[in-house]
Amino acid sequence: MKSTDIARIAGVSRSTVSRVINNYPNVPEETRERILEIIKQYNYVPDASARILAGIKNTTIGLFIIDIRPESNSKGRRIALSHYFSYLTGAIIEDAAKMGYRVLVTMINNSEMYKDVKQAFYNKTISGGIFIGQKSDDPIVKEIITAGYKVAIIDQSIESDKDIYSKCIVINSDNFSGAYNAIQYLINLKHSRIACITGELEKASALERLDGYKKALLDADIPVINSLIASEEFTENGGYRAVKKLLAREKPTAIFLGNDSMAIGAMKAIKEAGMKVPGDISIVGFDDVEISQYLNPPLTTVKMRLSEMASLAANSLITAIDKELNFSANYKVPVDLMIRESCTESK
Amino acid sequence: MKSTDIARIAGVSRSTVSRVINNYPNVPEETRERILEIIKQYNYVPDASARILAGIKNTTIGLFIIDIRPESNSKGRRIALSHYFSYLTGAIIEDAAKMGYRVLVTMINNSEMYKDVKQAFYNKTISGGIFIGQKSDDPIVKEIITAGYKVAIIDQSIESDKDIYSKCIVINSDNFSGAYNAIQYLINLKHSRIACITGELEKASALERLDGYKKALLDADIPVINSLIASEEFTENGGYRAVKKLLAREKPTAIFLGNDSMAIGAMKAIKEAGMKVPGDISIVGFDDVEISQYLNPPLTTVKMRLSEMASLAANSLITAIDKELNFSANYKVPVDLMIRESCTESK
DNA sequence: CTGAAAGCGCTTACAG
DNA sequence: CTGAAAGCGCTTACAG
Repeated sequence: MKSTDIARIAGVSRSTVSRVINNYPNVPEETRERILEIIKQYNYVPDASARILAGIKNTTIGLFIIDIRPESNSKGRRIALSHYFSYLTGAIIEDAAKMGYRVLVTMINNSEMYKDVKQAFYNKTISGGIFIGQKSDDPIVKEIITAGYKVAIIDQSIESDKDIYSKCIVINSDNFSGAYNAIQYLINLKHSRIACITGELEKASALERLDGYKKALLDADIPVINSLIASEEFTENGGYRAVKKLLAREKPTAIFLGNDSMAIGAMKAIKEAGMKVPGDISIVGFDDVEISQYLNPPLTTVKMRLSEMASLAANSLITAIDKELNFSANYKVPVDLMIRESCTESK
Repeated sequence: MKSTDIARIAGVSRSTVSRVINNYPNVPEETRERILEIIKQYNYVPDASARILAGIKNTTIGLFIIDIRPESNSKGRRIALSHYFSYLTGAIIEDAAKMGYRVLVTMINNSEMYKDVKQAFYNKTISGGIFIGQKSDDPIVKEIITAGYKVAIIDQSIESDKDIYSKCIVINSDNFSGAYNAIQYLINLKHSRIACITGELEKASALERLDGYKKALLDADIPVINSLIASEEFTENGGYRAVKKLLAREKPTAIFLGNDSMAIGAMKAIKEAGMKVPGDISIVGFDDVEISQYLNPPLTTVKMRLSEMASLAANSLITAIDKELNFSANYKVPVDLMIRESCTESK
């Protein structure tokens, strides 16, 4: 069933059918209704490719989840999407749908899959894309922006290349303040030997959190001690390994972790070292994943407003596409310290 | 940049350019390499819509996540994708990518969004689709299958309409055995007053688990008592509410919940009633979400092999599309009882 | 208000 | 081995 068929049945030309499909005003109400009736009766839906080729706007965007984890690759084992990725994904799809857009989701698990992302833009499958999980200053992302495609990136410092990042939409959590406030909270609890185990420093967020940590210490006249700082991957195992090593050489009274998964690993390492949370060591995470409230003790953590970030990404990107304007934006979304029971006063 | 441009630069016709792009054998190696070189140099990628319209196979499939929850709707609040959905989604995207397919993900949060799903098939945006989360015998899904489109459904009883479900790919966990084994495990622990709080009975899985529960009791000569059975939505609140009501009228020694979220709600309700898990009441969940191992006590639950189910769905569907055969299949994927610490012998 | 026609960017028989 | 041409199913100036 194609438009010609509908036209024949309705006794009009394809042009007229097309006009009613695209809501042109210049077709008499009676004709419009008759054609609409036939369209419905025959379950006719115009071919998407043909429409796009003929010039109708393509209303699909891409979501690229870059999730290259050494662990998962080495074992070749499938790992669940993190809360961060799955929440953002769901919310982006939802918001896009509200604006009449669909989303093509691509997961990049190894560098070889990167070719898919360029393709989707260049072959016009999508009219814009959102990136999450990439390393800072990802060259492919930069290339796509430079080529003039519409892009929104979550978690990317704009400072590193203002020329490029002023041509797209950038959304970040206020990682600096999140870390700063968390550390200040610990300082108020009289901690001074506060360790910081960051996630991979190639991610903008990890770097910003480290900066917030340092600044909070400095502002409180507490020296920044390098042996209290380490970087590991953003996973439970990463946190476990880092804290294991840390405790072998240092006696922190509190540890600020790169995210909640790492905090869970940290708790395990602390327990194995025969110490208690928060009795011996206080712990602060980042993310506020669902598990956090059920941990023993419930985890104090910094919550990101993922729903807001997703809306910002989807709405700005789609607006830029719809209005055909070269929208550029830089959002910093507040975070919230969720105080639970994993921290206590330092003795 | 289009194929004509490449042709002009290479001094050949569009036909020849097209031939090298589509790997036709009948073009001399030297010409092929020259053209490939130019294509790369100019970053040319053929337009996807044009190719599809011209007859090249469309390599995108749809994934439809049907997630209509009374709770989320009434409050209008965004809820994270469940572990079940997000795991399946990630795995399906991964497997599809391995076979050269992309996936368009659509979330259906209210009945009005249903029109999008038919559209995607009828307008040929996708060449097949996978459904998860739908109620049993979803009329839209049935209509799409009847219209001849390629469909894979996860969690759908085939018994209810063999005519239709023999025309598509159906994948289920072995819910019956999962429930049966869980109840048998409880019976071995000397429980006889075992309650069953199922999820929404419109889902095939909920019904099958209830059947497994009943059969296990009957096989052990334990009467099935209706007041020990209830149905609620597949959420933490659902479990909480159901168990609250249950405990007001009954004294079960064990409760089998529809899934892990419900089990978490159940634990809360039991605690509020001044009882202990497993001391006073043993608990078994279903799913094995990440949280389960961190609960206090760690939850005994039935684990679904989501990775396997996703692969089955993606691979069978894409094979059916690629080979253009009307593949039909019915898979029942085993489940595994994960024994942890939420059950103990009945006194 | 409406139809005939050009055009979107490809692929693929067809003919040579 | 290769090009000219038809065709995929639409949309949209253009002319009336």
